[in-house]
Amino acid sequence: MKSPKESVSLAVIRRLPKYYRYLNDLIGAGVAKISSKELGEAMGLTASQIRQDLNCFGGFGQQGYGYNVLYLREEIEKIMGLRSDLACILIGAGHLGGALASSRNLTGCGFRFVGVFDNNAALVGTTVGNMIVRHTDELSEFCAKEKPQMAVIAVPSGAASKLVQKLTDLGIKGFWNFSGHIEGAPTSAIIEHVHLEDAMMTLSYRMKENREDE
Amino acid sequence: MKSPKESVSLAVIRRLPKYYRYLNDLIGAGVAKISSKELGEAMGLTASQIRQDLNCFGGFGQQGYGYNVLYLREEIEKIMGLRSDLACILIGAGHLGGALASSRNLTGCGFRFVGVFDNNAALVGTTVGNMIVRHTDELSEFCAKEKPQMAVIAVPSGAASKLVQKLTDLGIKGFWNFSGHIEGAPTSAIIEHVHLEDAMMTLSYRMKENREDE
DNA sequence: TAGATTGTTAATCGATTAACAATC
DNA sequence: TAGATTGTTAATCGATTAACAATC
Repeated sequence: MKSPKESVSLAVIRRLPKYYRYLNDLIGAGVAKISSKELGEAMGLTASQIRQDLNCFGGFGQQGYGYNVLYLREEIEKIMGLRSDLACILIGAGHLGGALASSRNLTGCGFRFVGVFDNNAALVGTTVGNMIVRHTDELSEFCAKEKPQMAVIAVPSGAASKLVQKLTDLGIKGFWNFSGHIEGAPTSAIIEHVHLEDAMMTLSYRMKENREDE
Repeated sequence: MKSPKESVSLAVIRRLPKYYRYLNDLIGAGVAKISSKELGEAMGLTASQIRQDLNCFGGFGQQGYGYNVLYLREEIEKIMGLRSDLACILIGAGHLGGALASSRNLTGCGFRFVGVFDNNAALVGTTVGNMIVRHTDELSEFCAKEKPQMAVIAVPSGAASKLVQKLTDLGIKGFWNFSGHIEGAPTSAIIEHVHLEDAMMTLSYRMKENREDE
């Protein structure tokens, strides 16, 4: 096994979760080994790309045999840090925040929710995903004590930029942001943006294109 | 203005919503014109890329002047079909479905919700985003009458593949899928996948990488 | 007209694919 | 050993960036 590459491109990183999900399916189906060729056919990728991708992190296969599914999944799990169990807080207990806090699919993604906050007094005290909603005024105290490392931002878009600044000051390093553009984010902040509207606009485009093709 | 390109790469398409959002911000700020250089600096892209992207669809600028913000937004709106107002149904009235149905940010993305469906009798009859939840048994009848063209899939992952097959048969062409991998999707189906877990795993990786850099 | 900035062609860069020697 | 399939290097392809003539 060779040492991992200096810097791995984002294109490769974003394929790792897909490999991981696929390997989980294979394990569920009782498959013990798979070749890059088979995996490629199943996932719609070339065998070559799969081997290139994996070899960014090390040699996980065996010549003449292929890849051990269980072992490969475990390695990808380690690479992505899915066992980290980082403490994460959720800001915004609205519909979307509630959906994220209640989602079972997010367990095993490297974090666990330790608190929910909202600045709407009407929501404070209600239950969201097994947690009692706290007022955002309690954030400083809570972070000093619990030291969460990640935050999910699910607030109306106007409030997001200031919030990320504040949370960075409170020691939070990673953000999963559903609230649009973040203005003047600290360079140390690691932000994963999800723009739901963008996906829908893209779909709108593709449907329009499709109509015109006919 | 030249005629649009034969086929535009997905990389370009996925930047269109970002341009659109940025132009909206500019309009909000009362900006009337902008050069590719200024826009690039603000968005973190090169001026060259912006000009290349826009010229896939036509020449919207003016030499020596730049781009008229209002006009450019309008053109991008047309390109993406954001005024289409396609009838869309939502399948799955759980937390996530509810959040999507209630979201105000999705108006102006080229569609409007016309119905919500769930196979859980306990949810049928409840209100989600101003709509009364119907039972999935009513889908055939509803689609025959209302002829929706799009569906949002927000059901537990096991149920998604069959559902897409069924909805395609009922005339639905575009899918916004939150329910993981779709097995054996009809080739005619246009599917926009959103894997929330993937984003979180990517964040997990980036945070791990960051810790190791120190 | 002179200056600015586009539209577009050419050059560069990075990512994907192909090829093949290494080896289980 | 022979067959299979990896790890890795080389070739190709596509996307981004640079350059510049066209033109407002």
